[in-house]
Amino acid sequence: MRYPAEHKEQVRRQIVRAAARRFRGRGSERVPIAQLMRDLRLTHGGFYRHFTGKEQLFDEALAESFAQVRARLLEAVERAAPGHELEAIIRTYLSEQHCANIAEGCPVAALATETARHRKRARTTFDEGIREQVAAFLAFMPGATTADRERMALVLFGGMAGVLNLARATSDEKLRRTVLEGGRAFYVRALCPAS
Amino acid sequence: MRYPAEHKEQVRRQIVRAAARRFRGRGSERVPIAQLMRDLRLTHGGFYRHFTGKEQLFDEALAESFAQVRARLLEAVERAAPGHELEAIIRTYLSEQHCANIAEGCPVAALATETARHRKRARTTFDEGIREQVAAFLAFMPGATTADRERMALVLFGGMAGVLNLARATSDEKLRRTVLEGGRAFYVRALCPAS
DNA sequence: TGTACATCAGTGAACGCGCGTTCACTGATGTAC
DNA sequence: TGTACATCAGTGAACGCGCGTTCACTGATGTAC
Repeated sequence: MRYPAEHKEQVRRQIVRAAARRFRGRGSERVPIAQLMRDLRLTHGGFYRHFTGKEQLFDEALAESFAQVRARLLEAVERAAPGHELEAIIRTYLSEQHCANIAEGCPVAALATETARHRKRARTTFDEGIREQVAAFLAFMPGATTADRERMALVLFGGMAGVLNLARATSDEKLRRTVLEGGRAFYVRALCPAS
Repeated sequence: MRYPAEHKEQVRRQIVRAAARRFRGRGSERVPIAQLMRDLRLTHGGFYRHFTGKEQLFDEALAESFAQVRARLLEAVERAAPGHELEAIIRTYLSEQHCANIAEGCPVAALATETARHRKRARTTFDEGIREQVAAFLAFMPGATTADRERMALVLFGGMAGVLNLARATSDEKLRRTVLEGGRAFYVRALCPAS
């Protein structure tokens, strides 16, 4: 059947958004195309009208994930009291909420290992995502020069992603809370002079 | 055929060591049992004389990986000038060498995401690995109380693992170096008062 | 000392399942005339 | 305005492959007698 003009683009967006959630949540190798499509009330065959293959979907899901997290952190910045923007970024990123919701969380935490290992093509997408993230929050970073602030943003986002992964991997509730709290306290103290 | 007394234990150790390398290098889902065994001049059937399944092997490979990295970092501490132990730990962990050798590197960086997602059983092994790592390097951490030093160790190892993963995922050489150098500089400055 | 039997690490064919991708087909709508 | 044809998102059977696990079997060595 032929579909209305914008229909195809909408379906495509749905697939990317669903994939972005699932890939982060389970890892892309645990997300079969057929099931992804089935849950969107479609069949697997149609997938290839939208994408050349799973590789391409991973790419786009990765970019989508970066955009979502950036938007979420920018909201936190909006809500923050003036001068406390960086603290808001840290507390939002290392929140219990973010820790518990890997499927909607930062791709540096959820997808970096996979990207590094298998997804040759996605690595440039990853670069771009990181650069945009750094650019978006550069203004709130400490440092004398732009280069200093860029470096600080890279180390902060990389470091927080690692703390998050460590917290997620433990089975001990208390240890998990200690890691998150410790991370928040450390990064706030190290980077937020006023707080 | 029947084999000499210690033979079985030796083969088992070989399998665990090989798995520890490969699981970190490619992710456990990309390492078929049959190929692992073939490369050890064995066949896949024999695997089940040593392990109940892949899950158990993952467990033991994870523990082995923790032990290897701890040993490597303790060597770095041995070589360090007195008072510069923590700096040696940081510089070794965030070295180009470690970054380039994921297969022999830290499991917090290479296996935390997978452990968090799929390996329910391995999460307690992960806990134990982390606790041992914290205990082994507690003496070199800054902090007034033991709890403070423990928290610092957790945040440091989690953070460094994240920085390492970020560096590994980029395809841009320069960005990778910036991340590693930035990480070293940041953690040394934040934690090593004397340096 | 010699012989019959038990043991068990290792072998390799086979099973069952999951999954990415292909492809001939469908059928509602748009377009040409 | 009406009719024939083209388009193409979506369908679902089928293909091919990889892989974890099982199982009947092998055969060298240890053990019982």
